[in-house]
Amino acid sequence: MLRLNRMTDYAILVLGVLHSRQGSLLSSGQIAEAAQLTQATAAKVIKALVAADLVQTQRGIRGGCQLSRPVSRISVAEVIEAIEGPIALTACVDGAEEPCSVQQGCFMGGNWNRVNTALREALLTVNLADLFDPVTLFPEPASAQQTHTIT
Amino acid sequence: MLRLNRMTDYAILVLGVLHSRQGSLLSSGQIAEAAQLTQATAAKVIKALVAADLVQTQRGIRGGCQLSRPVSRISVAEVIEAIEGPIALTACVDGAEEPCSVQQGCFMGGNWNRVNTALREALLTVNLADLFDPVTLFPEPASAQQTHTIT
DNA sequence: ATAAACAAGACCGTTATAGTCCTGTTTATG
DNA sequence: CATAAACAGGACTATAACGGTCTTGTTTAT
Repeated sequence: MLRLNRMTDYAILVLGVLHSRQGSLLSSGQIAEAAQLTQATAAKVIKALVAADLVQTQRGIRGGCQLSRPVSRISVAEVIEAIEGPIALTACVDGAEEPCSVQQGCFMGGNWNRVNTALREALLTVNLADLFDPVTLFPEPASAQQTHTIT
Repeated sequence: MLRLNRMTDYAILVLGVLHSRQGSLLSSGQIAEAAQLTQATAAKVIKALVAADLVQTQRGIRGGCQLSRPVSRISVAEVIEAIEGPIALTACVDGAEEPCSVQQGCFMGGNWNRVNTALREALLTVNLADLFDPVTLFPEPASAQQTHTIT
């Protein structure tokens, strides 16, 4: 179904949390709570985001994460690639590790590349600020009390 | 990695074969041979293409398949949807079976839909005629003899 | 010295995919 | 009318990918 991994979904959530509490260092536990994930899962996602330099961390007690850049400068494509690796619709696309087995004389003639880059560019033009709905963005819990009545 | 299913890849191959031998009814066995698939796998792919009305079949001895329309009027999106079902990047996209669990007050505010339709439209504009390379399209084997020297 | 936090990777259960097989049904042809 | 070649439509299984957890280590403020 050409669907994103659930992990990528989580990554967007995590970035949304970080965006909504900009300025403060948030621990993976705090992020997990806000995003309704376990700490372990949140940490895994954050790891990938750090590796892709979308998030910066500070170690040690009092450590935590913050966005490397404002969400208006983070594209959906970057998030996808951070979690799932390069966007490559087929195996015979530029940058693919294993080359297409019918390379020579393939009747595609590398046209997949065109489709692929078109897709990638479409995703590059959408940034997270476009994606987040400012109205319902995280409700900034007055206390840490949130109504977790979702079953 | 946001990759197509292998089956979708096969479907493109099969359609390429049918295109290169336009006018004749090809059995699934013939198609399989040309596309270097097993007959069973080719038949499975063809089944889905028939269901999506991209391919028409005739039953009985002397039966076979042919394209329902010229490849210039078949989009990549149609092929993907024929094999993988509707294009839906996330679970909370229009037409998704199971609605997003945080529906009310989700900070996405349904913006995924915009991304999704943009993507879908990009894929709708690419038709198979664009994708196939006319030069190296299937080499029309003079006899059924083909050089299968690919390891 | 300690505890809170990130870092990095190993590990396993679940799910989805790919591929095969089996049992029909249709239909030219001898 | 019997037969064989073809499609129709599932059921089934092995493999691979994914999601999620756990463990062990490193950093650093107090």
